[in-house]
This record gives sequence, structure tokens and C-alpha cells, in this order.
Amino acid sequence: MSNLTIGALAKNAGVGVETIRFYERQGLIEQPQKPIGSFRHYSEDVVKRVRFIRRAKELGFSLQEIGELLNLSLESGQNCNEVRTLTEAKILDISCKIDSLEKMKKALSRLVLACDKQNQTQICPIIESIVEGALPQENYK
Amino acid sequence: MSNLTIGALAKNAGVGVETIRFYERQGLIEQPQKPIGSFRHYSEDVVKRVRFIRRAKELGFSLQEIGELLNLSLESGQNCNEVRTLTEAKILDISCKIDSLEKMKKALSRLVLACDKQNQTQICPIIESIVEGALPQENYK
DNA sequence: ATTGACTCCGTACATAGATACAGAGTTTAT
DNA sequence: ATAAACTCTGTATCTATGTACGGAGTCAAT
Repeated sequence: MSNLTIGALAKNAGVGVETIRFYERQGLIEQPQKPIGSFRHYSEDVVKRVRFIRRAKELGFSLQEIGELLNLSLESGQNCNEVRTLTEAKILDISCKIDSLEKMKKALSRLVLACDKQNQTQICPIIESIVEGALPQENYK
Repeated sequence: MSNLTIGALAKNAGVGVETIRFYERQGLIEQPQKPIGSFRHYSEDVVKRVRFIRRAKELGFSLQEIGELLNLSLESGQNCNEVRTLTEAKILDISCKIDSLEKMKKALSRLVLACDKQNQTQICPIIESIVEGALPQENYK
């Protein structure tokens, strides 16, 4: 719609102009039409897209993974089964992350509780409760 | 306890030897005693600590933040109120992450559902539902 | 039609987080 | 007591993810 310039897009999405062009080079947002003169112009959808990228990064996804997430859709000629398989894998991945964060949160809540009780026993529940995680330990080296 | 060498620690924790020494330089694990000869030796606790670091990284925390998380405890001379305040902030941060991941998960579940229904409408629910996030939009530039 | 703000492209630099390597010392198994 | 495997320190290199800059072109307001 709204035909934003790159500067307006960047501002709305909360990133720098250079970052937009970087994402374009990485293939995360497509090279836009340049109807007016020779400047890039973007729709509101791209604002959402960039915000999504920003958010997903904070959740520990790499740009590569974010690209995969963004490509999950039933647009046009996509094979439905393939999309479903990929999507289910992503869902599993996300569930693991949620589990870990829940554990972390619980551990920290216990810490606050210990604080309230003036319970001065040495306690650092994070390590105790979060380490043994949901993700399989891949072979390393 | 178990007096692991750096190699054993690395293997158990699922990282490389160099990574251990890197974390040491970053202050995430302390320079250990070297009782036997001049080699580093570690307890089982350090294995847990490194696994925690690894896990927390996957959840989008920086090493700096991970250090802060690891320092949250009621050990020895720490000010209880201060610890509580910091901890509550971290809990909030984590809750936001969980929220975002839940939204992402729901969006992907809807996608799978659409697959099942052979509903071929173009659908890419990720962007719709995850973008508008819990985190405040910090001023950028 | 000129000025200030914005954009273009290309390339260089920056930062976080490792990872690799060189050359020397140490441990352990035979 | 020797060889293989491991570790030491210090430094250099690598990848991912941006950021910055130079020099030129474009747009919008006066």
C-alpha cells in the first residue's frame, strides 16, 4: 500500500536503513519495485516482515532459519505435504525453546521466593534446573 | 568432584576445547585450580554451567546476559533486594520470549491445519501473528 | 534552480562469538 | 624412556550480522 521509502520502512520497523539493504542482499526481503524515480518503495507488509525478523532474532533464530520460517506458507505451487513436514519440525523446535524458557523462569521464580523468605542458603537455581534440556545433544566433533 | 580435564569437560558439555577457554576469558567460567601438574581441572558443576550457556545461547541470550543470569544467586554477601529486582526483570524478559514463541507456534499450527484441510488459500500466518510483540519498540537512532 | 534531506551502489570496517594454529610443555601407556 | 595424546599460552583467522562511508544521483520545498 503505503509506498514507504527505505528510511520510513527502517524507522517503522525499528532498524537502520543499512540493515534493510542488508536483509535484501540476504534474500529475507525481496528487491522492491521502484516505481517512483529510482528509489526503493515498500508496502506495509514489509514493515511487518522486518519486525518479524527482528523479533525472531531475539528468540535465537539465525537469519537463515528466519528465512525458512518466512517461506513456510501455502502460497501458489507449494507442495502441501512438504510444507507440513517442515512446519511440524519448526513447531517441535519452538516447543523445545519454550520448555527451556519455562524451566528458566521457574528457577528464577524460586530464587525470588527464596529472597522473600530471607532464606540465605546459597541458591542458584538456574544451573540446577535448566541445563538438562529438551534438545538432543548433538555429537560434537 | 570429578576433576575433569579441559578435553573431558568440553566433550561432556558438547562444545570444543577452545570454547571452554574462550568462556574462561569472557569470565563465564572461572579460571580453575590446577592441582595436577599445570593443567586445568574442572568439577561436574562446570559441565552443567557450560551446558547452560549453550542452551541459553540458543534462546537468544548474549554471553553478557548469560553471565548476568549466572550471577543471579543468593550466595554469600549478595544484597537480597538487589538480586530480587534483577531477577524479576529477567523473569519478565523471559516471559516475553515465551509469549512470542507461543504466538509463533500457534501460527504454525494453523498452517498445518490449513494443510490438512486442503485449504489452498494463500496463508502465511507467521507474520500476521508474531510481529506485534510484547517487547517495547526501543527508539532506534 | 538551489538547497537540504534522502537514496543509490559498492566497499570497508565493526562486533560477537567462536575456531584454528604454532611451538612448547605434560601425561600416560607401553 | 619414548611415543601418542593431551594441554599450555598467545595470536590469528573465521562466520554471522550488521554499520559506516564516499561519491554521486534524486526529490521536495522554498
